[in-house]
Amino acid sequence: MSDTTAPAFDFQDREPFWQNEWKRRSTFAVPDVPPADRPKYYVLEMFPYPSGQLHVGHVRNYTLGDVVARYKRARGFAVMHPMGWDAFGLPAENAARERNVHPGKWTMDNIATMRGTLQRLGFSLDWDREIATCLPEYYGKQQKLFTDMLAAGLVERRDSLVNWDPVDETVLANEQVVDGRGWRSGALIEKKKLSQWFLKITKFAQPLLDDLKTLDRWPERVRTMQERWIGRSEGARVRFALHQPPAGYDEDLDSVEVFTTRPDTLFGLSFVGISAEHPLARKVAETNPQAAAFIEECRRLGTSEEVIEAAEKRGFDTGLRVANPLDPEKTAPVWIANFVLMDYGTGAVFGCPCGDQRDLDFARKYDLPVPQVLLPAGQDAETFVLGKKAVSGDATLFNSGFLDGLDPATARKKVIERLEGLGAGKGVVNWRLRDWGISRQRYWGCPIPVIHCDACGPVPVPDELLPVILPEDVTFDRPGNPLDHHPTWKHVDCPHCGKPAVRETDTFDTFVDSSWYFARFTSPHAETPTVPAAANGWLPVDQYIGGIEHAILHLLYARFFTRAMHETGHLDVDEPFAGLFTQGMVTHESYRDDSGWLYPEDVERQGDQVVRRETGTPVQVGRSEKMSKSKRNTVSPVDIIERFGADTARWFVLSDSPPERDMEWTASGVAAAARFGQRLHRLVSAVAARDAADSVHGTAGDDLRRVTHRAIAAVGDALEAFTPNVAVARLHELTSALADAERVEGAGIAAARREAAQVLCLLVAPMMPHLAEDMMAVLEPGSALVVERPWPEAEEKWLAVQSVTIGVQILGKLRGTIEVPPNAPKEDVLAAAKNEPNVARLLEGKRLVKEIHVPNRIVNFVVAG
RNA sequence: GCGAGCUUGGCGGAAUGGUAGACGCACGAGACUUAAAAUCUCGAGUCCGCAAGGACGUGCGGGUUCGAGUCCCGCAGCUCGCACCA
Repeated sequence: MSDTTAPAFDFQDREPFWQNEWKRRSTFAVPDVPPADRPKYYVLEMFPYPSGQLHVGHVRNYTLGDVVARYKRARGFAVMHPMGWDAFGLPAENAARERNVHPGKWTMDNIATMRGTLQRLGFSLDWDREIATCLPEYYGKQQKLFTDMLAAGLVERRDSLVNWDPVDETVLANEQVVDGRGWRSGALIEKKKLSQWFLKITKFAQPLLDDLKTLDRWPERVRTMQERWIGRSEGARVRFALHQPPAGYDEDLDSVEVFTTRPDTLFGLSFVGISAEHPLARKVAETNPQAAAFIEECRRLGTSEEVIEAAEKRGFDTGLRVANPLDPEKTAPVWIANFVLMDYGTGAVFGCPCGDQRDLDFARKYDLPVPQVLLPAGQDAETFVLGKKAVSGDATLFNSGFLDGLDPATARKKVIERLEGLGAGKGVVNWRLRDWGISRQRYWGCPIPVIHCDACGPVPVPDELLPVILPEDVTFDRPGNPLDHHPTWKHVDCPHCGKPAVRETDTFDTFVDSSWYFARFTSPHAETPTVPAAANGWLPVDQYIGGIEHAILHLLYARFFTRAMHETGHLDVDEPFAGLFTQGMVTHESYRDDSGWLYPEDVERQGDQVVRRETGTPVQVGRSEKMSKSKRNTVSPVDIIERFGADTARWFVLSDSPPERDMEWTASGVAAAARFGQRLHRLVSAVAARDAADSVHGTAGDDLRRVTHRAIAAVGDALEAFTPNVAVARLHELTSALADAERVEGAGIAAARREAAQVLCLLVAPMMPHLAEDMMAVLEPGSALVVERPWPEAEEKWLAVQSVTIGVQILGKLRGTIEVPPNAPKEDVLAAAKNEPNVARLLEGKRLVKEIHVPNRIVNFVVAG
């Protein structure tokens, strides 16, 4: 760019300048305990994994948070707005294996790079609170939380079948298995028996469910997803004794326990279905090769997507029979069924075809009896025949002995009473939620602070020996856990008896790290995990912002952890996040030609066509979709900042789309944002140069003052409503009004222009903070920084309008508009409306039935004839 | 299958039950310029009309209302989540 077209705002120079000013003044620092003189506001964005580069999704996320933080700050809140790094995890180990770089170095280098980008974006963060979960100052405190939870009975060690990811060579939580595959590796998951640590999240199942109702500033769908994930269902456990059990079927194997939500239909028993992994199924397989083959087949197909897709119900008759506990004369067969899950309920179901579609399909397929026990409302017991559809909706019990004539809800209670009396079952609440297995056979994570002693068993590492530091000298030359291979690290003396013992070499699931960081931010340097006065003062987070992908796992774990920390005395709140906002993705068009996918910077628009920059050859444009490396439809924030500046990037991501929706990244949108910033700076600079600072108000400025004060109100409303796109639109309007006012002359216009310019500085500041400071410095040299000024107040006087334009409708159709003074008397407005030429013309010869007048809004004439 | 959400110009989107399409992008015309860029001004839902004006118009079909993008009922399409949950 030549000198003659030099930009009004030189972001290369000025943005770092203002960032330095804020830093020099510690503008964004807040004390550990919130100050008493102001209300507190805690804004938090989900902290990033240090993958190497910030991506535009981060820019959107953190810009949204920064707008909230800066706005609330200007509104007089003490704003906590911290940033940190979710720094443990697999990619660092993969980098170590692939590139021979230590995970710690790789991670810290990435953090340095990404921190630089965040700082270059000018976010109002308290950098003194920065934490990285991979540093002992953080994970050591996490170890303390763990040993406290262990002491409080919130942790358990269990042998359990775990989801084993054969590629990553680690255990995964149920939540991390997606369609039978590892969420990260995509490998088919195997079942393996290991001794594992579990956090007893199920202990809090009821409060975690109940308190969802209190989270009224969370998106409905997130609450629904959590509710379903927790999965409370009321029913009964019923024990079916084997009818004439064969020899060897004793102790636990002489009966089958099922879970059912429909004990009322027990007289409709057709079969008992057990999982292929059920102990009884294994027992049968010992002597029955066909059963063994069927089980093997189920296991092979068990979790793959195709099976769920096809959903074919298949079974194998074991030849065993069970007696109905309510009527021991009646027996039913036991089938191994591929649709019965071992890890839900008891791994066994009782089949009642009459009341359950799946059971009906199964019974029909294998020609099992279909006892009819549910009579749909309006049907006659004599004539009712069950077709292909199981009974649903209103019904009463029949053919069910003592339950005949009852509705299902009443019958359930009666059956449970009877079963409990017989000792054959009891009413229970069953949860879908499992305890949280947190052991991972990984190096780059927080060591689990336990020592295993042959004599004493697992011994928690005592406080004075914490933190257990991750050794640095490890090798990645073979699969499995490097901690396990380390020559010396794991060999220690038992803290109890002093005999040689070994350390636990498993590390925590990284979701543990992110389950309490919001609390640590309130006292990031404390010797204890939290300082209760700080944590209780700042928590809950008032506004949490992040992607929807964490709707279940992270948010549920964090809610659990907060309760567990409450129980162990580290804080006394239960819900960590009072307000949750899930922002949409950033998308981009994709481009390809014969050579493959092309990066956005390799193509350019020529008229209606998109062509390859180097060759001018046409390029196919794909729909806008989530940015991905494979489609090369990515944009680098660093690149954007270098070319257009931080404020342009910030303004653009806020401009068009409402934040909860996906937004499309476009080059023209970025250019427009850059243009607006320059235009605004030019306008304000022109005001500073032309209009004297001591100008006085006068009537020539009234119109502009009205626009200015309405903008103050509208931008405030938009930011309160979390719709920065609307705030942006209002700011465009005020800017255009100021531009129009350049042509106005007369007493007072200068003062009005100065006021508008000043207000523009204050109102754009949450979005474009550097530009705002720079404009203010030009407009009012030597005065307070924008960031130290309060949000402007709209004056009522200027919100009132001089005249209002009222639409005049006839039968609800707009026929004209009239200008009247605000709050004009009804008679005057109606008279003016009737005088409007077009309205008068259309009213002629019509009979007026009704006149509707909504003050300052609309007039509607209802006519006939 | 269950659940949540979405559907408004060429595009992103705005709109406490009250003048649909604010604001921006793209587009067109003009000004400035030797020219281009930048900047500025103006225009624009569709159709009919020179115009005044009119008809139609927020996925589709109904309803409530003086008045519906907005509320209610039904349907379709798309997106996301869960999914053999007993």
